[in-house]
Amino acid sequence: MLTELKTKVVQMSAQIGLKINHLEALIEVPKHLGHGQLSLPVFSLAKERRKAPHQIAIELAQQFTNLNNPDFLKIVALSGYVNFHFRNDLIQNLLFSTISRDREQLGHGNLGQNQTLVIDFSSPNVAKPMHIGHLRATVIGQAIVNLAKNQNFKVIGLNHLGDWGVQFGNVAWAYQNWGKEYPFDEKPFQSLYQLYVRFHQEAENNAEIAKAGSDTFVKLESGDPEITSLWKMIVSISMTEYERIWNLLGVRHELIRGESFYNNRLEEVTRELEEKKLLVESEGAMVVNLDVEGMNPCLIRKKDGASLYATRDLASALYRMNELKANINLYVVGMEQTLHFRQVFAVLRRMGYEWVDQCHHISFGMYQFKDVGKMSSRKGQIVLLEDVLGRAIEMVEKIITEKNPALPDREKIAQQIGIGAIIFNDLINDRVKNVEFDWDRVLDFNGDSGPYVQYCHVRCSSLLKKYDHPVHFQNLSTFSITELKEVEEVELIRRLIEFPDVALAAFKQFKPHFVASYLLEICRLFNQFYAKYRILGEDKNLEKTRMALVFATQQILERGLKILNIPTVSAM
RNA sequence: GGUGCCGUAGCUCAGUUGGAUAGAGCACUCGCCUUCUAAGCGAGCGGUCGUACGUUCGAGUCGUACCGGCACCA
Repeated sequence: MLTELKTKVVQMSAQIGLKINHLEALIEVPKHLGHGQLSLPVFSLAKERRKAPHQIAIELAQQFTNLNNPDFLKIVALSGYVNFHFRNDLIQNLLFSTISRDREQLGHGNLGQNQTLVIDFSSPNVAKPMHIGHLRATVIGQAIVNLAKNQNFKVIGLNHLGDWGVQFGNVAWAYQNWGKEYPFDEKPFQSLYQLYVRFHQEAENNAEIAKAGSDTFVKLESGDPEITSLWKMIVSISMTEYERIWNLLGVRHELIRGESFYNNRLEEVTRELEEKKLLVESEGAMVVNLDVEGMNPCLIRKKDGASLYATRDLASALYRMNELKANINLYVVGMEQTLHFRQVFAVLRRMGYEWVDQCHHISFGMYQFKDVGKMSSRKGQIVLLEDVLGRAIEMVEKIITEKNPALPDREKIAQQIGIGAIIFNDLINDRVKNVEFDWDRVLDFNGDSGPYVQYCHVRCSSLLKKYDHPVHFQNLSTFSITELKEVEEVELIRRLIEFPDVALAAFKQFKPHFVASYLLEICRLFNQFYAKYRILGEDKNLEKTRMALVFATQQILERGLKILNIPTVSAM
């Protein structure tokens, strides 16, 4: 919607013969409402015109004003800017007519038309429980999926399940030897994880056990039927567990392509590297030299012939680009893997694949703990994702008991709010930063939080429910009768029209927190408006128009929460 | 040792291609529920944007060096 406004300014600039490169990019939204809806800094003209910016702004403002464009209240110069004050009713009608027009498509863009985006996210390692660290890969990934769909991409969410490697030999061996001691019938996944932890404990002081695990993995690699069926069982038990948590978080993948999927493709990748004369021997291993790129060599095959992580990711990139026909290929994986992806991408470039520019590592910072220190899944010292979700939901139930004991559907609502709080808490900050994990903060639902946004949405819905005349997309424009003039209203409207631009920017930079902090601001503005003015029961025309604004706010909050994958709540 | 990321209020963080007076939340002090849901609203308190130089009409934002934290590689 901002685009429409900018276009008007660009057109007028043409009328007065103003020529500036990338004019549209230069036009900005001022921080203070008092400076209008749009403004044009003129500093860049100062040199060629040999005049003070202030003087230039005054002259331009006069020229713009002389056009007598009825869309503007005034166009004024202020400290080197030309500030464009649009008429309030114009902005207001732009908002309402856009919402009526776009309806469920509100905020959509068309960047991804006829394009496929493949995204690898939330890919846990089998036999290990998901911990708080997986939360990031999961919720950031799903938010980017939603942002991409919002841009009309065909999205393929990929589960690059960690279902191959020595650890399977370990767990399989542990199962064969100690499996009977654990309650696999009642608690299959917990039992599996306990085996995993026990194996590492015992192997630490017993080289024979470690050796037995590796040997079992060799059997698996050579297709031993007994071990293979054990492996299948381990994977299946784990997937059942993960799916439960993904369901809680509202996450789903389109495809599962675990590490094992690429086993029979590794040979081919290695051959291709050989043919392109990229493979070099180094201390018995085969590597691709990356001196030119300023990195250590990328290991393709170890001394013992075992393939590596990098080889698998080369195969997987080829699969995603060639077979899944990806136009954009994303990896939502922690920051600690940055070097690995830089190496893989560098090798792909060496192989001559220019599409490597369409591959991006969407990295994110890690959780840090004050007291626990570093998590270790081998030792069983972890903050389980499930505990975090569980404690959040519990906390919400407690709050409901205090504040709204009569609330119907409390269990369902407690879950929606608790989950929403956890997701929002993760998405609110720039993903590149580390996050300090603090129970008090995670479970604080006041102020900037998921529940704050959900609550605001509930307020809107509740008003709409109480109102005598149902507001719909179809009749929205007929509700906008009077001009909303209060500062709170004008400011809210001005921010609401930015929604499509925010969603677009968030997609382009793969940064969901743009949307999250935008929603907070919308809520803050709405709550200010709500606290200061009576909405229902004002004179009929004003009431009607304000209800249209309530509807607009509700719709944008709904769309925004949907992008973040946070449930909307019916009451709270 | 090398590379990458981060450093903004007491704490946690926004600050989108460099722009006008650097913004929120938490914590603390004080006000507002017989009136559309107080998980809310208002007021106060709180800053040499890690340090120094540089580029620019203009730097929290860009560059270089250094300091501190985290991570990865050997």
